[in-house]
Amino acid sequence: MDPKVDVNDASVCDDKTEREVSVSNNAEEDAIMSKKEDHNNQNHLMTKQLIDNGNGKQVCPEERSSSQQSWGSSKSPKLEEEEEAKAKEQVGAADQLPFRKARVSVRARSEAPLISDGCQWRKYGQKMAKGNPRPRAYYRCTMAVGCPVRKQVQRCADDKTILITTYEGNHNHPLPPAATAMASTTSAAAAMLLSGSTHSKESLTTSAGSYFSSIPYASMATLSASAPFPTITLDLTQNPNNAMQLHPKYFPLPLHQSAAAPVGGPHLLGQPLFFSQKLLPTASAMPLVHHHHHQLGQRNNNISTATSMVETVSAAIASDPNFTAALAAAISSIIGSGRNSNNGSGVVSHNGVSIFSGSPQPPQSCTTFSTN
DNA sequence: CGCGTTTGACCCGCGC
DNA sequence: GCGCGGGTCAAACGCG
Repeated sequence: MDPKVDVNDASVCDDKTEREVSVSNNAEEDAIMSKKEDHNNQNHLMTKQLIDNGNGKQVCPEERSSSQQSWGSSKSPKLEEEEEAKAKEQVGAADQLPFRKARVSVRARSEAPLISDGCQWRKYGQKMAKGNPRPRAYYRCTMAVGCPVRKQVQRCADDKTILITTYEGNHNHPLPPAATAMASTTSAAAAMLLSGSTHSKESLTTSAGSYFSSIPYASMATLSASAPFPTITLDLTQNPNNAMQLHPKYFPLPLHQSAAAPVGGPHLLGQPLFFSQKLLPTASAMPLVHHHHHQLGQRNNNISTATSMVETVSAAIASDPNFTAALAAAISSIIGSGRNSNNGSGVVSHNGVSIFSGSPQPPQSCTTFSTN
């Protein structure tokens, strides 16, 4: 399999990469999970990796449940019910929420196919995608036993130099600084997407705004209506400079990584925490945005501003059936405004910490990525 | 010996 | 109802 080679090549990380982040929110993961559940039921006996592993592996049974939650969802087999319930507790109510999952895709232009976000990933599959000569690789986060986060790595069919990494799920464990940064970025995208597609825009939106402020590397955001789910794409491939910023080494954001995600916490959402505790206060920079123009700045930390931006987007969405386009435009504007989040002339609001608190549904997609 | 990766098969959803 | 495509699982293999 030649194709796989490409994906595998990813193991080699490229320091310089441009990235594009796209988020898609879909509530249909059920399907995916459903089959999995079936699988588990039938094969649970054989799942040496997940269950049997007591001896050698770190993976635990819970992993299954977790994954279901993030990626999939509500459907649960009888066997997993209990476990699932537990997992739910960990993951949060996200499953039950209208939008249970968000997908974040990061597009990086680099020869090195692998992106290391500071997290550890285990490859669990590879498949040839139709229309793309390059194979798609599937990875699962192994930093934590029950971490449901998964990612897909694939080369752009059109441009092989572009590596597309899609993250799904929330990390249920603390992430490294670098990872945190990315997580916030993707979270922002996810939140935004979610906010746009769901009712509780206010909270999410706000978050989204903040998030974006933390996405310095994003040069462009796009919402793709063509996709099965709404997809927001932040195209970084256009700005070589961004690549540098993206790299952990060059991260402009002073993220502290702390306990971004309380593993044992009640809510276990990594994103909100990262975002609120670190990004907002730290470096965020949210400039003022004109609702009318959909433009957002990234340099100011002001949440209000962020909100404005969000509002702009929301307004656009609400008023325009083609919210996708509007959103894309808004995001692009925002991102395009600036990539540096450091030094924002704006005032930082500590309140940002609870941005998500207000929202009934936490963002589910917490992802991190980085190209090496 | 253990861990991670590889590869084929299986399952499910969606579209025709 | 059938077929296509996508995604995950699971056993085996290879490497450290």
